[in-house]
Amino acid sequence: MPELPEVETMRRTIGSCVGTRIEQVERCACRLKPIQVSPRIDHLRRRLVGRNIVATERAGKRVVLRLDSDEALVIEPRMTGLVLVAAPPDEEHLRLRINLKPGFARNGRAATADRLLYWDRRGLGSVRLMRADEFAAAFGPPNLGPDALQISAEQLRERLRASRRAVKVALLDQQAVAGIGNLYAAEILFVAEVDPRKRCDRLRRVDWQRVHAATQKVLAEAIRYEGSTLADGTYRNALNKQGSYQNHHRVYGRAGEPCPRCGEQEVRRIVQAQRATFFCPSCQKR
DNA sequence: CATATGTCCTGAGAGC
DNA sequence: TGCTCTCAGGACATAT
Repeated sequence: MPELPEVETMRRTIGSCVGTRIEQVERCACRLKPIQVSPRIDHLRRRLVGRNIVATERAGKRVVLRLDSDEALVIEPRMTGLVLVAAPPDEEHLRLRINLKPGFARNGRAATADRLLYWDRRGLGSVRLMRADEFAAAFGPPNLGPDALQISAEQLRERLRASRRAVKVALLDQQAVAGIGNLYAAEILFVAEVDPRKRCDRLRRVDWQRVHAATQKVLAEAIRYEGSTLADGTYRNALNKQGSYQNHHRVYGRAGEPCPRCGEQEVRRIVQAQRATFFCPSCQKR
């Protein structure tokens, strides 16, 4: 489930690995089907060991570690992946261990992390080491749209206004706008008071402005609460600490409960493109 | 070209 | 209790 707020929180909480040197790279032996790692582990190790981590970034829903070799280690958690600098929730789902030598970052700050772990229960995620050209091709236009926190209202409208898809489905399109997933799409449209079933080409300019404003508001809130840890308890930040935005969800996972705005209608759950959508039929009429 | 559907994977929870 | 079935939704492959 990690979407923009969760991945951004992961990125921020691995700050203590910036300025460290990679000492050792190990694929963890576990009974589970191996996750995708590229290049293969021996090549990965050769290109990683001895490199310094110089910065952390986020590319949509991926955590990016910049190295002094000008390569980037790209970690994509998909549904259940975690990037950790602390002890993992359990050992059996640990997929990759990178041991670090602590040091100092360029800004003189202490780099205290002695490990960077990739943990993934379902194993849909991946870890990839990419050269600069590979990175640019994979995450530049047209493969990845502008980040949801950077995009302007007019840009968002331009990129989606001609689409015939339902606006909820279109907001999940990472080529259109990067970072929004199923949970936050529902929250955003509730705040914007826009019907998730409405086709993009039927929305007016003012509706796009509302969707854009709601996007900024919801994502900023969610980052402030360090993301959403749902009932299964999977999501944690890099220090293995739960998020708390789940306590502030307006509609996601709240089918049958009274709408937090009108208090009259119940929150409804429908399915769009094989994914659950939650909304209030009387508040979201735009 | 745009849009829709199927697939990957594991574990939790429902229902019998 | 223990089995089978369904569901969760990231990104990408394939189909329409």
